[in-house]
Amino acid sequence: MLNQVVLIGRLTRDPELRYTPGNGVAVCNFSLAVERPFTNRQGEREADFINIVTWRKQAEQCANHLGKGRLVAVNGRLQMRSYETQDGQTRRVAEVVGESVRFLDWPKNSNKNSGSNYSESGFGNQGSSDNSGSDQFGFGGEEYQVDDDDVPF
Amino acid sequence: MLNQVVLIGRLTRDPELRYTPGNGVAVCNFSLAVERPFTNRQGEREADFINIVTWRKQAEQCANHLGKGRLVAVNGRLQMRSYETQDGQTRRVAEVVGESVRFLDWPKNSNKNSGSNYSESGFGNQGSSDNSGSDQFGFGGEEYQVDDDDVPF
Amino acid sequence: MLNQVVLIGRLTRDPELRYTPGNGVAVCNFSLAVERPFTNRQGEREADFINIVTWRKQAEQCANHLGKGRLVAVNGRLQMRSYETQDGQTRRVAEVVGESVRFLDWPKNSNKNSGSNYSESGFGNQGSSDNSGSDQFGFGGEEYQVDDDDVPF
Amino acid sequence: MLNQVVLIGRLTRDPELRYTPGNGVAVCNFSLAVERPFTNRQGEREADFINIVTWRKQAEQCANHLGKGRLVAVNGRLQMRSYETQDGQTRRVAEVVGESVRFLDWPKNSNKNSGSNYSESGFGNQGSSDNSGSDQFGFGGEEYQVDDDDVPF
DNA sequence: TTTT
DNA sequence: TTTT
Repeated sequence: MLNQVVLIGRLTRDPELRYTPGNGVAVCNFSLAVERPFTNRQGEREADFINIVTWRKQAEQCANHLGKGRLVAVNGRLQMRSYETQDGQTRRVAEVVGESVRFLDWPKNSNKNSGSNYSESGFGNQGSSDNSGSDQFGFGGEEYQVDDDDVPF
Repeated sequence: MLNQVVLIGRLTRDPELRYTPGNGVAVCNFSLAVERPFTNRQGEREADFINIVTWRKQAEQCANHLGKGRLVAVNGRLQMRSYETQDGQTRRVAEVVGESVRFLDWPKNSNKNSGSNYSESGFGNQGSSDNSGSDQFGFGGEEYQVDDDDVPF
Repeated sequence: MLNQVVLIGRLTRDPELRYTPGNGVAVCNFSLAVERPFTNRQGEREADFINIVTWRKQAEQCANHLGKGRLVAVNGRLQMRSYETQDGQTRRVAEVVGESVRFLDWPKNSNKNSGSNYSESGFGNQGSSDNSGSDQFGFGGEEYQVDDDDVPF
Repeated sequence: MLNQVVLIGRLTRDPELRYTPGNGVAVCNFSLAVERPFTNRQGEREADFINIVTWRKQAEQCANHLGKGRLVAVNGRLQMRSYETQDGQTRRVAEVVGESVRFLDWPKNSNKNSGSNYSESGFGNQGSSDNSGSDQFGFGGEEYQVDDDDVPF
């Protein structure tokens, strides 16, 4: 009935832009490293790596202007999406459908967001997708162990 | 850096209460059916099934007072948790760590939330966990197909 | 840049439905009692009384289906609106512009939400507005003018 | 029952740090300019000016590290606070009680957040408060009294 | 001025 | 696999 998510984090890689085969609707996927609000037992600050998907005009804006390391705020809803593995299994993956993505910093390298050479950024995106199969999204689940190390703060 | 989630939905089954092996910290898991804000191409309203985990006193309150079908509001943060499958693979599963869980309706069957016979409710929870291994949490991902049917509204 | 609010609370009175003078856009105002997550020094649970405004179709749905005491979830954005007092001062008042309003309970009195006799419910709302000048909004406001310029998007 | 706010915006002036008279609890007030997600009829992007209050350690961190123009994300709850005007009227003002405040940029002027000369930054804050009576909060407020009874939990 |  |  209500499903609201707000995240602030950094892109773990360049965004990927694709189009739906039928209607050619733009869809952009990226992963966000969102730091946890506490440190673990070793005093390290961990992060959650959360998949974001945006659609249409916003998808293209993200693909054109964002890159690995950029800081963004995303608000949207949390969704579980099903898909088939190569061997025919059904898997479910969590992702945040980004209704809005705000850019919170600007790249040091100023050839981004210049409005002129997006193709370069586009190349970067496609290049990066060579070694970034969706399998690295890495959500899955068989066994579920309750552990003291999972206790927060 | 910021990670805020608010969900309203109904429990898809009775909550499961466990304790961490070391410190005996209470942890409660349940799954929430959260209806999407639109209908699909067949005019049906789909839902996302989202795993919730709560800790300590709140875990026990949920286990004692909630049951399948109950309506709750959860606010917390979205987390990706890793675990090992039986064959040694690492899987990651999304879950919302519930900082607060508000009860938004009361069961028709008034023997819940009576403050007297929680043990009965406790039995129900334990009984339900017999045939509900954690493997049913089951979100995972290898392949990622872009599809027109995934385009929202 | 980002402005997200989620509230759950009860209507402190029946909603008020009006229309903008120029374009006749429906606008519905009500006030929500939102309990604080803690008790005060006297052990009492206080509430914040927060003004909500919704527009268009949602405004009419709220006016038709809601009444004093009803439990709702509102998500929207926090806005400061200016208005003139009778003696010409400018005042600013906070309100939440409700993008969505979910109904979380149903009235005991089942003649609401029956889908058949909304006109009756409508009468009730209008009747209640007779003695409910906007001054009762309790934020030091005097007159609450509905204006076409306030209609969002 | 539930009251969650997330804002991203820029400080409209330096934060003000004070201490409650009884227990000496630190409290920091500032105002955030939060841009609206649309432009008005004249094509201008307006902003809402929203009062933020934080307590204890976070209050001091804000006072030490933040200044006018800085970009922050605030999450907290929306609260209506009463106060007395000089002529004895009761006024109510909206403010967001910031549970967490994340700093989203760093000042160009690098003598902030250096960890060494916070006293200078402190002077700046006090100096700025000379000409920043609370009346500029723009909600018709006259005097803003810090009170021990307002300290949360 | 306020809801359950 | 799923809630109303």
